[in-house]
Amino acid sequence: MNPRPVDPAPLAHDRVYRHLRSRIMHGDIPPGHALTLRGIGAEYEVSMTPAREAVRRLAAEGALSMSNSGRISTPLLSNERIEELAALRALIEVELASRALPRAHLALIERLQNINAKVGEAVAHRDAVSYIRTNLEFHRTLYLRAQAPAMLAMAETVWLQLGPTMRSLYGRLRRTEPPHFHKLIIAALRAGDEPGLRLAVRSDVTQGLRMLAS
Amino acid sequence: MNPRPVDPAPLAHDRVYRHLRSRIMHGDIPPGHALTLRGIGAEYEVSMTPAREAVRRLAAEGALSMSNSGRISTPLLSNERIEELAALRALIEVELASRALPRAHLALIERLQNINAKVGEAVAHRDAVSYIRTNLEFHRTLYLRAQAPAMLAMAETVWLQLGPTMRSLYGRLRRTEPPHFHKLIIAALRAGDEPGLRLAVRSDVTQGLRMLAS
DNA sequence: GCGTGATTTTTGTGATCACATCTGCAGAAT
DNA sequence: ATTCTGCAGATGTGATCACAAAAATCACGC
Repeated sequence: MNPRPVDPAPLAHDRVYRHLRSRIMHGDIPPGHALTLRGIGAEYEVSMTPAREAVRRLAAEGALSMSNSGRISTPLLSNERIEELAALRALIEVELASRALPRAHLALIERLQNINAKVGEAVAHRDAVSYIRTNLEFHRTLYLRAQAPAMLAMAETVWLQLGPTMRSLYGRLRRTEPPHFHKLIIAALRAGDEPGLRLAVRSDVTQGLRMLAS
Repeated sequence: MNPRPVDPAPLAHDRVYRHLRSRIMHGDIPPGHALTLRGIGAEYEVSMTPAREAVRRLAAEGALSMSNSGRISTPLLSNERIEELAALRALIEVELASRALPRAHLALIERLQNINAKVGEAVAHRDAVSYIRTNLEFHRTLYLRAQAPAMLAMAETVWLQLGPTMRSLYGRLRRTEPPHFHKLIIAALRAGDEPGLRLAVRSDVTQGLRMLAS
């Protein structure tokens, strides 16, 4: 029995996929930005084949869109599409939070508060990418307790589709204080208040929509 | 202006993807069934490349699962995973039905009744694949009226993941009468009864779960 | 200056190949 | 009878190439 059985040989297409996925989800790439297979291949020092597989996978998840002729770009979302995705976030994430509530102990709540402090720092520094990253980390940390991997995957797919657009939206953000609804979420978790938790999550998730109306 | 401007050159990988997707969604392939790239390529008379892209795309949607070594098979779902997917169906499809309700006119309701008659025939003939196909057609026809493509795509992704398993579940079906809840859905649409519609859709979508308890 | 058409470049698609590794099975050792 | 070993076939991965279509560029004429 080898303690390090073998390097599982990190696959090239998976490495490209994961890195691109992270960049897109966190708003590193603006909406409508064009990509090419050869460009991706050059950036990651691989041939077109793994680049194609990574792109195909991301396109299937809605993280990238392909034109009729196969050209690759991050999606430009219409307001209707954004409203739909926000509604999906509300539906799925409220359910995830509700399922996590009975398993949310003190250690988890403290972790959430620590993460929320980092969210506050990102807001103070006007750092959109850090804000998106820590904000999603806050939500994911809570939802992991729901023990519902299929639902969490669905929620992450929605985050992925909103990634490039979120950066544009949060770029206009003028606030300097950390998100109010996160405090409500933490308070509801402490109190074991399920209706309050559902309302707080729904409000937090859909608040970004109001920036669209402007 | 050419009435048939040009054959959009049907791409091989897309043709393979669509056909496989349809087969999986409708339960044509049993759970745990193994596939190979060369086998798919031979079946569709293409090389491994388009077969790989189609498989990669289906795997990203959860329609296929890949082992650590890259082997391809339809997923074997645990009971917990099935419960999650059924809960997702309930969440998303109740919302879709609710959004479709104000736009559901008489012509749509008649179409639904016609489709439901076909569902009844499939049940009478004990034809699991036809049953799944017409049942999904019933739901999709209703949800198309919601004008919410992102939500519908999510719902279809869940159907896809449940496809192989649904066949096994419905294979044990002993009923001979058409689904009761479909009639409730149609009645609620006629009456403009939103709470009734939501309950009927939720019941229809989660009824299959009870077969798991057995 | 400004279209406008030809040409050049870029880009995705699909086929083919070499390669490493995994799987399955037969045969041998215990 | 069971488990281990080794081998042969099968399988996914990634690189490379040819090709067609799309996009960008350029040159020419008005």
